[in-house]
Amino acid sequence: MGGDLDRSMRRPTMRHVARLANVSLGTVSRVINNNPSVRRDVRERVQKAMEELCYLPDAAAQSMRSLATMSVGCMVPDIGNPLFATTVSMAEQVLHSAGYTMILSSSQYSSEREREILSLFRRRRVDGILCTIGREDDAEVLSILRNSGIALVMVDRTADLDADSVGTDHFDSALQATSYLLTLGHSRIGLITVTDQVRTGRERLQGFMQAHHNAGVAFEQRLTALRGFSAEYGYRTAYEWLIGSEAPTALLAGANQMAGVLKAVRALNLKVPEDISLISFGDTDLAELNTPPLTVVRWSTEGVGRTAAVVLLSRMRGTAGEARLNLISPVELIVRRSCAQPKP
Amino acid sequence: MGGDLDRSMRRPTMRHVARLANVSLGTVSRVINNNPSVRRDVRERVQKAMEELCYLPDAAAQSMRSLATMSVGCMVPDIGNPLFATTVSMAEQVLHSAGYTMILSSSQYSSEREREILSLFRRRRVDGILCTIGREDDAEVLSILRNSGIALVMVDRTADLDADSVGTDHFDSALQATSYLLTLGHSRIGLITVTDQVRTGRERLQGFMQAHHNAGVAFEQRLTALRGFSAEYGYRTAYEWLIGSEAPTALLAGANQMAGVLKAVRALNLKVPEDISLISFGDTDLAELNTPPLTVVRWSTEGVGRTAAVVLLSRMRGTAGEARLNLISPVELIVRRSCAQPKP
DNA sequence: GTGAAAGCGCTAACAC
DNA sequence: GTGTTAGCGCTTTCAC
Repeated sequence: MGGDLDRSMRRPTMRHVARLANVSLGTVSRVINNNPSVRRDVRERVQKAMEELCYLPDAAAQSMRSLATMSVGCMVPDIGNPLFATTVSMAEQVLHSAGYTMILSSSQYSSEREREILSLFRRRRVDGILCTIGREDDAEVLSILRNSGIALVMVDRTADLDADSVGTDHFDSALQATSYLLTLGHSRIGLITVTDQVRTGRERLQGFMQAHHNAGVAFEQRLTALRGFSAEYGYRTAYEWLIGSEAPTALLAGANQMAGVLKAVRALNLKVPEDISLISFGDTDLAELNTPPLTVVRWSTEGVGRTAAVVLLSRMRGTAGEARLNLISPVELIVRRSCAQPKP
Repeated sequence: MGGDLDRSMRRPTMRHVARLANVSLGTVSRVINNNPSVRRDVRERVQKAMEELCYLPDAAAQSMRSLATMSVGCMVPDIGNPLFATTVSMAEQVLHSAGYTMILSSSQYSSEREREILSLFRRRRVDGILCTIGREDDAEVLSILRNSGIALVMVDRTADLDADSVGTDHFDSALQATSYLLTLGHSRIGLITVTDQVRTGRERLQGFMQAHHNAGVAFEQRLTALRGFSAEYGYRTAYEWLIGSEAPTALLAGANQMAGVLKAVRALNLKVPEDISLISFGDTDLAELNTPPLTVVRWSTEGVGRTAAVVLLSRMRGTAGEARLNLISPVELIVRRSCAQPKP
């Protein structure tokens, strides 16, 4: 049995299974696809043959006929970043449970790589795409996304295209954090976050401005830094501000940048919260275990990943309805001990 | 041009390109595959047609004939864990540059999911597999790995199979850290790390024991905890030990578990390093920015990922030679301020 | 240097 | 219920 198989150095195919079980190709196919119109004894014979040969259907051949690859592409700027990693992780779990395979690629914040990755997704004929792009105004990337004809869910981004999106309420996040600091009496607050070419940065800036407006405090343009996503950027910015005159008395920063901010604060031997108040966007072990524990704005990155996957699934299955979904997770200010009134 | 394309609601195929460029299928194929035996003007005509139609070759159809999918499967216990995330991230970059696509799946430390994922990889006919398994003695998983016939690189694991492996010198890691504590005068040192069903845990335990042996100090079995990978486990274990009698005066823990250990230390209001000395396996922002900064054993997770990908590439290309590679990254003890002599 | 044709492993439409 | 057959989009002989 399976004699010619050994010689051909190839994996077993439906043909081998059919021969061994003494049925036709069609019947094997029906068994594979759980078509009910197969007699029970025949089905069992086929299944036995499949096991005996360790047969597994070839995904490429299947998708070639069925026009569905059961795969989704996932593109993020950097999978090494814990925020993206947890989101992707949850999305992958949900998709995997639904039978989908995830193809993952990091763009490293490069527009060229984004285009490359998206064309790869097209070549692979993925059934859906989950993506967080580096810049929301990247015409070329948006155009590819628009014309791909593939189900698409934007994660934590909004752009000028007809796609679902799942994200976080960064506006409220900055609004709450800033208002809290303003209430404490701060009037020189610095904001360090990602570029305003993505929603995350833009909304944080808007929330920041709105809070100032609400409190009737003029915000200082020079104390907004929206040009970098790295800890290094957080360090440089905080350091410069803090050694300058008219230094801020409080700092808001993304979780990533906050690691750098903390280093700068240490380097300058400043005390938190006596000399400087700190709030992080995004909760981390670092924030929770810092001395003192950092006040943060928290949301569920897991929830975002899970929701994004669920939305994509319903879109791929065509059960999502006409209207685009635009889901925003709420955020919560967790007051710990990194904020105090500014020194008089 | 491409008139019938619009109507057929399908992506353009080689056939459309051939028709538009007035050549045969074979010629289009040769252009796609950079076969030099195509006249320059013809090649250019074909390329123009491809652009005009936004043609991209179908990966499934290609791999069906060529028997190479240009994809690699990557299986890790948890992509949400920063240690795995950075490794995977680097590997993905290297593989992507070489033209390979990465299929990613987290097993969540479940043997069943591992089997499922591996069979998925087989169905997808991946050209190579990069994996970190949950237990090195999992007969079923090992058997699948052995019989897959797919190029395989084990990451930070060794098992009874004929595969390349890339990892870290966890033995030396524990040896150095433990010896350092012993030298400071500690004699009740606790070790909290992953299970000894994987190399990481086993080698750390061995290094721990070896250091005790070298110093002529008896190590205490009860102060070794190798049953959990979570911060929660670190917390529970540390808490119990520290409130008990004959509490350890120093603790070694994996980066993951260390977050929990720190919480336990805080909860009990213990001072580091006066009341308890701490060393983490693996450097993190948390360790570096802790008060006081933690002494750690450091290695390059990026390096491991990069190397694993490079080894896999050479294996897939058949340029790796007969002998199995077994690459071990060195580690380095970074002394900061979390260790002191035990109280008399 | 280029075209024609066979077939990779599978599904689905159609016979019986 | 089951078998037969025609492709899915591509690569690769083999002619010319």
